[in-house]
Amino acid sequence: MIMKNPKIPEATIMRLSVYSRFLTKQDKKGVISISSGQIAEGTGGSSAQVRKDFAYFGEFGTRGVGYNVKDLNHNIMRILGLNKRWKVVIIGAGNLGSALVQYKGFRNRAFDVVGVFDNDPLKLGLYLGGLRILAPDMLEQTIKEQEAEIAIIAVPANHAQGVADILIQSKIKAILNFAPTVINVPFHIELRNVDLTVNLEVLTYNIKTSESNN
Amino acid sequence: MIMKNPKIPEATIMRLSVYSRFLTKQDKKGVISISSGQIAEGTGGSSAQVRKDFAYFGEFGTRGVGYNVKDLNHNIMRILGLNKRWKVVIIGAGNLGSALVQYKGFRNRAFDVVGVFDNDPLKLGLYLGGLRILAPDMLEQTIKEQEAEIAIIAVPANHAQGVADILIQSKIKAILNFAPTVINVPFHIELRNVDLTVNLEVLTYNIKTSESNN
DNA sequence: GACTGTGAAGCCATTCACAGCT
DNA sequence: AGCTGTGAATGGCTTCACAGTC
Repeated sequence: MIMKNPKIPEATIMRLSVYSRFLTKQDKKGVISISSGQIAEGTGGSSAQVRKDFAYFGEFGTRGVGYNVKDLNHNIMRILGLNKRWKVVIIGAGNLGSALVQYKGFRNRAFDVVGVFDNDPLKLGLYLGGLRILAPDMLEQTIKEQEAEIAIIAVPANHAQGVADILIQSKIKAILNFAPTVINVPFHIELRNVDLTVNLEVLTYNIKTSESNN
Repeated sequence: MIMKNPKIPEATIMRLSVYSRFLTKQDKKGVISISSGQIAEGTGGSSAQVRKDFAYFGEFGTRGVGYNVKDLNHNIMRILGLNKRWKVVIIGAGNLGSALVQYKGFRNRAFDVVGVFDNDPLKLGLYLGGLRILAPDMLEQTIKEQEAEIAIIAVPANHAQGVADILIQSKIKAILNFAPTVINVPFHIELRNVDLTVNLEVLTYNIKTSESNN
């Protein structure tokens, strides 16, 4: 299949993920064919945007007709790398880490949690989502044995860089960081931050701004 | 104080939140004065970006010198609306909702959780983070009595729109949605989505792409 | 000399509008 | 007639480069 190579906006990748989830739902409902307008309506965008997002990667539809739901979804999932399963380790078994370990949304897509780690001796050996909580000194070995490629950091801010340093040494490929701090990793490791307070603070800014402009 | 009024990029607001957290940390460490370059280094950006972000809102520094840490942080927090405390209700006391109720990072900024709701009869009346879990039919009343302005949705995707509809009726001002689905709200309600699987899927796309371009 | 504040330039993403196909 | 695919136009954000200030 044709893979065009201009720089793809990250926003496009995020939307592809949303389109894919929507298409999976439509497919389950028995929908066979769909238009860019219907995808836009179901995912909160514009039809031109939907078509442009697809256009970066090829031609998936039929002019005058639309897209086959199954085919399109397969294509998007392949683009996103979801035609294989990914092994994930989670560091931090506090409230947030525990929630993430048990989050079913990951399994429903292509992600399997294969290790949970915490430095609290009281938690060691306890089971969480079918996994034993291990000490951080088992992290590198587990990543290598399991061939885990993605790590989720869910530890307090002051421990996040230390955890990241172990992950770097363990040759992890990507990190999803929930700790409310900036962490530094080499350029070849993919890093994304999910910042809970930043999201709330954007909301308060927007409330305040919309209330003063009226 | 002078409030300039051109459209502010949302990315700027998100960075201001990160700057503020960084400045709070520096302030606690006793740092008095700081330059845009030091802020950039501590938050992972460029010094020009830092100065431009501030410039949308006024002049907070002294040429040739830098910024006073305390003053600058106060200014940013006021811009973000964090010079008051905000009351938050959380709907969904599953793993994720429970974690959010107990998340200390919210209190450390300006957010107080004043209500937790779940439709599971087994959970009703249980305490979570010092709050009793209430049934969803108490949601509207609680929001009005407590004057809560922000809601966090942490329920399964198939219940998210129903919860949102109650929130709309309750005149909530902003919603932070963790359910993996698109929800529709009127334009005057601020909405942000935190999508856990989307973030992982951007990572898998990036891993795949960086591995095929070498 | 050091650092801020900012117009201008450059770059990137989205929207438009229409040609191309069924 | 209906819908996709896409070059061109638009709009928005970031970076540059330097004038202004201490």
